[in-house]
Order: sequence, then structure tokens, then C-alpha cells
Amino acid sequence: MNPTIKDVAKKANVSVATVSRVLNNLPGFSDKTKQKVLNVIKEIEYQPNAIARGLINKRTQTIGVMFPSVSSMLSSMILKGIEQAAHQHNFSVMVCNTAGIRTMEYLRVLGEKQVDGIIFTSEFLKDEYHRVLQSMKIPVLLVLSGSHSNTVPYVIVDDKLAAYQATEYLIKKGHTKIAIISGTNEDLLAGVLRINGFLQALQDNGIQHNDQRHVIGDFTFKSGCDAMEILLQRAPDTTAVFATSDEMAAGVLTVAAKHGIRVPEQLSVIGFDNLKLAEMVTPPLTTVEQPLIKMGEYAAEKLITMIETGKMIDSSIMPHRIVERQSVKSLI
Amino acid sequence: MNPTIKDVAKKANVSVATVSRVLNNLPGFSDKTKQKVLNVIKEIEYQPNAIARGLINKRTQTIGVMFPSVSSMLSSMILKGIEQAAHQHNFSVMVCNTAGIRTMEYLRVLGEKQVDGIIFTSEFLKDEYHRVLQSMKIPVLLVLSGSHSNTVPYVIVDDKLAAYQATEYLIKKGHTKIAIISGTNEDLLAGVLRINGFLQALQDNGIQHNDQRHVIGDFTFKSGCDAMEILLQRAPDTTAVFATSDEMAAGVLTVAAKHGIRVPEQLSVIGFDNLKLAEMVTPPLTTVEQPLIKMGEYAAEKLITMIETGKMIDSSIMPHRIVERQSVKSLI
DNA sequence: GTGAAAGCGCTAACAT
DNA sequence: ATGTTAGCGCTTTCAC
Repeated sequence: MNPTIKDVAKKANVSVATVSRVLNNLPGFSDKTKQKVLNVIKEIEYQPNAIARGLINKRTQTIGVMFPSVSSMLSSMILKGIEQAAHQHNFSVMVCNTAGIRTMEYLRVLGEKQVDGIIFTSEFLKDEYHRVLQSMKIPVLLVLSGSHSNTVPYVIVDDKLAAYQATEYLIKKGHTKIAIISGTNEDLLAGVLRINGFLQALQDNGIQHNDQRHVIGDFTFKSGCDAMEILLQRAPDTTAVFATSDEMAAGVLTVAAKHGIRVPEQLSVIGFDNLKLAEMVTPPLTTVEQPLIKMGEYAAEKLITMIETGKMIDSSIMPHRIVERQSVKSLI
Repeated sequence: MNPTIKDVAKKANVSVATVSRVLNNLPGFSDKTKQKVLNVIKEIEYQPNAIARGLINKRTQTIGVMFPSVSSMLSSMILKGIEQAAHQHNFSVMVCNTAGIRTMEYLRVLGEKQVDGIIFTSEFLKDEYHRVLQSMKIPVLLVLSGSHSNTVPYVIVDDKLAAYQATEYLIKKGHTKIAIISGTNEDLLAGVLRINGFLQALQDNGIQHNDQRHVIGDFTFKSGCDAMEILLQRAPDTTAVFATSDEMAAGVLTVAAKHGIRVPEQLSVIGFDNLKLAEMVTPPLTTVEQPLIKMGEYAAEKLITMIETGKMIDSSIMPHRIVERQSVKSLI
């Protein structure tokens, strides 16, 4: 059996209360007792039991993080940020790969495990989830996602503006035959918002949008490939494509290469996310950066603030920026 | 306050013991009491408190996973497998991003949090770590890593054989001027073993190795780029390169493109890992696959077996295979 | 088949 | 400054 607080109390000839006091730095012990206790702790290699602590404190110092897909490059960046910040504040993180389906089950598990808060990523917070989250009475934060409720704070970038600027970037380089490979309109954030930003930029610059230049994907590489094949059929005179995820942009690159279309000479492409992938493809991808690690850090910090103060915090829009690499050519 | 077992006992007019019995399906209650209890549970939305359970059962149903880098594509694949299997067996997973430095600290945290077992990935298990792990008296499993101890089971691929076969693959395609971009010799697994496999294959096929064709990297994209630049200086007549990670292989591709060297026409390249990245680069990368998700799943299952049975399990070598894509050209 | 009670390892009154 | 004690929410003897 591992030594308990009783063992150190006994060996140090003090009460468990005193040991607890020095352990938690509460007032009420002399320097000599402190030393005595500390020595015993070291000697018998005592480690406090966080489970016992949690039972009484009603705090487990752990947060749960839900991802639809842990293994995506996007998720792992966010996770990195979350983990970093959480650890700094003495919290641990439990990961849940919902695969977009086991969400309710995980919510139950996290509830039973008494996590102090939950971060929800990349998946719209359905009302169904929101309800159980409310009954759990713990803080929740959304990263790269939204909800119908205005009581759940989120951390996102301004998707519409970012898409607007990406499109404008292409326009400023002299492109007018611009295509978009986007998510669906049902996707309330990364879907519609980016489409709208794109459309708006075209309109503001007096460019007529041609629906043949809009293909729907699902943010994955595969869907980017498929979308590009379709685009090549429908609008072969396109000179630039805005793919609303780097993975899809990589698909565009792959299919372009397959068809002997040179990027950026014959076709310009701009992505979205700035994953590590973006600099690994050929040519390196110009893209809209979402500060994913920062967003994760920020989210964890905000969540922990909510946990510790019990107060709501505001949602935040994080800054995006265009990272210029070599996949866009200027026509002028 | 959340309802406790007492609340359901009271409301169902039974003792807490009985509630506990039906909760855990222990013998000793009639069908009617069971129904009564179950109804109350549903009615007041009672959820057992896993923390209280853990305190008494000495089992938290959670495992800790240590990664030197959570955000690497390799780690996230393994994590996906671990998470999947863990969840299936009713375990949760706590992730720890050691960044190769906070390991000892995390070990302490995991100990205090009373995790039931630990999976250690991609980082050699130093004796220092091993000692504290032993004092924790919980099962440990290594994935893609090793230790000096033979009491810690691991899950790996046969790195030497895999490297041998990758090299042989190149040789069979008629290549003789083969370079390797590898990890260091200090890296006891992915480092030396792959180098040795490479060397052995050359030797077995009567090909003289030229040290100018060996450049050291650290498995990252950046190091692959740097290594490729060096290689181009030192041995420009190389016709094929074996990069012992896909990320480094991607670096080779990038630098080759920058120098106008066409792959695979002028230079063949084979990678290692088969990350998603491998099919996203241009040209799609021929590579040695490590079944990362499977390895994660397998590791979690084995660890859980150890936790539940208290018995040691054997180490396992998982099958690798060469995935042929388009980065290698046959010279014959 | 069911209940009373002890206790897991700790913290937090409340005494002294 | 330090000790005693009552729980936190649960499981598990041991009675009945």
C-alpha cells in the first residue's frame, strides 16, 4: 500500500490535520514541524492522493476535451495548446474522440469522472449536448465551433472576414476567375461563413460569381481531390482556387499535379488553417492562418478562469493572418 | 448538489447498500427493488461519482499516455488507437505532452491522480523514469520505444527489418547509389536500427556504402530539408534516398522541387511511417507503413489486460509493410 | 433479500 | 500552533 497522510502523521508525531496544513500551506504550523513533516514525506516518499482530495474538494483539477477526430492535424494543434496551458495551471486533460457520434456517452463519462470543465472542439454544440452540459453545472467552452445558446463562450477566428481577405488577396493579384472549394452550407461556421466571405469579396470587387466555380467538400484531403476533379470539368478556365482548409488545398495540389497543371504558374491556390502540412506540400501553400495552438492555450486558460472564479467569460475572436508562401501567382 | 446514492436510497425506501448492489449488479436484490431503484435513478438523474468509487476501489479506470509531442502526426495516430480501445474497455485517457522534458513532473501528477496504468510513447524509457514507474506499482507499456529493462513490455515494428526491406525495394528497382537520411546513432530504436537495416541490405546485395550518402536528421520536416541540401552537395549523383520518416521524406521532396529535381524521374524517395501526409505530398510517397492506430489500440488493450489481471504480458512486434505510391522509379 | 456500519485518504470545522 | 472529529460518496463486510 502507498503511504497515506496518516503514515506521515504517525511518523512525524503530529496529527493528520497538521500534515494537511503544511501540504496545503495553510496557516497554523511552526517552522520546525514543517521541516519534520517535510522530511518524513521525503523519507517515505509520500504522495497525496488526488482522488481523495477530489472527493472532498469537489475539484479534480482535470478538464475534458472533446474532438470529433483526435488524429486530425487541426485537432492535435489545438490539443497541444490546451494541454500546455492546462498543465501550467495544474490541470490534467482527458481526451475524448467523439468520432462525431459517441458524444452523449462521453459527456456521461466525463460527468461521472467529475471533470471541472469541458472544452468542445470543431463540432457544433447541439442543444441535446447543451442540455446535459447544463445539468452538469460545470463551465464549457467552444473552440472552433458554436452553439444556438449565447451562454456558451467560444474561441474562434472571424471566418467570414478571413475568407473575405483570402479572396481579396487573390483579387489583388489580378485573379477574377476564382473558384472556391468549401464546406457545406449546413456547417454554420467554417461552412457558410467562409462561403459568405468569399462571395462578399467577389461582389465588393465587381466580380460576377459563377456557380460552376463552387464545389462542396468536407475539409478532408480526399474531398479536396474530388472537388478539384469536378472543378476541372466544370470550370477549366479557373485561375485561382480558394480551398477552405489546407487539407483540401493539398488535394487541389495533388490533382493539379496529376493533370500536369503547374501551381502557381497555371493555377493559384490558397488554403485555410496553416497546418504544418501547408509548408510540407509542393509548392508550399499560401494560406490563412488560424492560431490553433494559441487558441487552445487561450481556451484552456479561459476555462480554468471560469472554473476558479465561477464567472462567465466573454467569447473571443482570435486574430488570423495570411501566410504567403508559393502557391499564388500574381497575374499583374 | 448532485444527487448521491443516499438520495436514491431514501427516495426508493431502501438502503444505500441495496442501491449499490443494483448499480454494480451484485447478487442480493429482488426484481421489484431493482425496478424501484432504477426508476428513482432515472427520475432524479442520478450519476455515480467515479471519484468516490475510485477512492474505495483503488481503480480510476483511467490511463495516462505520455508523448514527447502530442501534436506530431505520428503521436496523434497512436493516440487515436489508444483512445479508441481504452474507451471500448471503459477507460479514459489522460494525455501528457512531455515535450521531452517534463516527464518526471508528469509521472508525479499521474501518480497522484491514481491512473491505473501508463503508456509511454516515442521516447526511450530512461532508468530514472523506470524507477519511479516501479515505485508506482502500476503497469507500463512502451509504444515505439524501448528501455534498458526487460520487465517493460513494448509494442513496436521490426525497425531493422523494415529498413532492410525498404532498401532492398530500392535495390530491386535497380538503384545502387542510395542515400539514407536517418536519425542519430544515439537513438536506440528508430535511429540505429534503421541505419543498420539499410547498411545490411546494401552489403547483402554487394553494394558499397559511401558515407557521403548518409546524412543525419531528427525525423522532422525541417531536418529533412536540411539533410537534403547537404546530400545534394556531397553526393549529387544519388538516384534514390531512403528517409527514415515521412516528414523527412517530405523535406526531400520540397528541396528536390526547389532545385528542379523531378521525383521520381530523376530521384526516387522512400519514406517511413505512412502518415496521412504521405499521400498528400507530390508525388504521393512510397513508404514503409507502421500500423500506428493498430499499435495504439493493441497497446491500450494489452495495458488494460495487465491492469485487470495483474499479469505481465509479452512485448509484440507489429507487422509493417511497404506501401507503393509514386515516389520511386524503376531503373530497369 | 436487505440494512447498519466501517472505512477508502483526505480536508475543514471546532476544540484546546 | 496543534489535535480531534466529522464527513465527501461510495463499496463491502457482517448481521439479520
